[in-house]
Amino acid sequence: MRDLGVQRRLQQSDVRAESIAMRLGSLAKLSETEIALLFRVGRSPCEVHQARSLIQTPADQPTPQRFVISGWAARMRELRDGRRQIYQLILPGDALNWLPGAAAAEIIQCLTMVQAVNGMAVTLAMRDRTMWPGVATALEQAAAQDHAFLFDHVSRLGRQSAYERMAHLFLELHFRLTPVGLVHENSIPFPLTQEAIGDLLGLSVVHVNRTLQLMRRDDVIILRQGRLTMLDMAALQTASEFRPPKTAPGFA
Amino acid sequence: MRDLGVQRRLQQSDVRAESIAMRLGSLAKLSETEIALLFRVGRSPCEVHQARSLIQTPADQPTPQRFVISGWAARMRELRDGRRQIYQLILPGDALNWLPGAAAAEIIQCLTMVQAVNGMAVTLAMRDRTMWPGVATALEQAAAQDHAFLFDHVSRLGRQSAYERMAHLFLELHFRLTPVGLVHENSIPFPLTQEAIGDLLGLSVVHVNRTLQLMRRDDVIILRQGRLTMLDMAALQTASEFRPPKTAPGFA
DNA sequence: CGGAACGTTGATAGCTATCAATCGACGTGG
DNA sequence: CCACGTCGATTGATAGCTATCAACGTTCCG
Repeated sequence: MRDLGVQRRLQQSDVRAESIAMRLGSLAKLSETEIALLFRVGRSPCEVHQARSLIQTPADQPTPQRFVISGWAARMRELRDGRRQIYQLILPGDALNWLPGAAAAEIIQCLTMVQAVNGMAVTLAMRDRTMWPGVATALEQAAAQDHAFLFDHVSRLGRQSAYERMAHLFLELHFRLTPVGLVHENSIPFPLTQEAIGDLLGLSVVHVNRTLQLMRRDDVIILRQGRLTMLDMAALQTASEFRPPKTAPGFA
Repeated sequence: MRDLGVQRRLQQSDVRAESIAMRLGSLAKLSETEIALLFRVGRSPCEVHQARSLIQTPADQPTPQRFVISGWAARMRELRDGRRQIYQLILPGDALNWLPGAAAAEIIQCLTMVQAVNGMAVTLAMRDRTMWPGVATALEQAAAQDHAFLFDHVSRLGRQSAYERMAHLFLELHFRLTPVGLVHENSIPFPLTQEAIGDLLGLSVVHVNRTLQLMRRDDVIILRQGRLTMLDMAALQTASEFRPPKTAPGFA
């Protein structure tokens, strides 16, 4: 039955193959040729990582560029005493291993089963601006957006309350999952455990639980069975001051 | 007398001109030609920003690349109710306006008088790897390091106590000021007000004050007259788990 | 059926924020 | 020369948010 589940997923691979094209297409205008390239990449054989497994990046090798086409992963660091902090969520359509200067203590852990494809072709395309202008621009935009989300993350952790942080996170996820087609009626897949939310937002599991119940009681969200529905986007917005990063189409 | 002070600073401009070369030289091996280039840039006419002034970046223009040769600035965001969060400290030798994807709410404020030079020449050099291999590598390394410090910042804010955060910050500053020659006997210039420390570390001014006094009482630091001396680096290290980012010399 | 992972709840402690007031240093204007 | 305002640092009192500890419920799965 487990196998059957996996099989069903693999049958949907055409849908997931669109992730990269959809994500990058939301960041820059892509030509037909470019879209075709991204689809080809998206349909190429994918590596599968089990939930909870670590995605190792051998320190001294050139890290192969990859794109996630399904599943969630997290970049995190761990302190000696076991405290953990997630820096960044990696969602479908996102690149893996983009960041240079990764510190030794940093690891990537899969939060769900993750499927990723080799993105070498895309990386090469980025280098040839003339041939692939849209792809190059989109990848720059993606990097800029990652950076902006990291800034958001900092101010969330530094200056916002638990309730505000959580509202901010939910809106960020809504924003990021939209271009890859995973948002339906303000409802998104939500595979994060409460412990993962805590590691992301710098809170204890217990407090995450209580804050979630506050939001439920306020009729702001519904969270159950791995799905999060935002009932009151305005309230989330007001509480969190989330502002979508402006993608700069005319970026040089 | 104030004027005389400024004059004295300007006379030292040759020293400050070295900032860029020293910083980049610590990140990659530079040829004589490259060092000469960076010195030339460092001695070019500099723009001066007063303490507390904002460095505006007109949103819709290509932002001119600049390098700080003296003074401290901070990249920060502000919430509606006045809460502020500093993302990043900009120190001598650092680039200004590198980050794409800056959100609208983001501002750069000078914490001291800041002198910056136009870095267009350096930016251009980066694009020609063949001609300026060292400069190109160093700039990539610098970007990677900025990124790593941002990660540090996140885990500081998310998972560390006030004491730990502060120890971590001090070691980061020690590390970053070393290549530009501003560290003497574990003592560094320290122009941050306690309020700025709070905005950086996500703490209230009052608590910053009390934590500093704890560190003084522990004979870990001396902080007075704009200068911070670290008496017990081992204690700071143990408390903060700071680990210097590894610069990868063989980075492709 | 037992175990593991996850979620939930209550009680308690503790870290940090907030409010308010004081102090010293500095620069300004009378 | 002195009064005065501002800024930064400091201190005390108090409140409050969040962590920690412990226990229990639920679901899923071997």
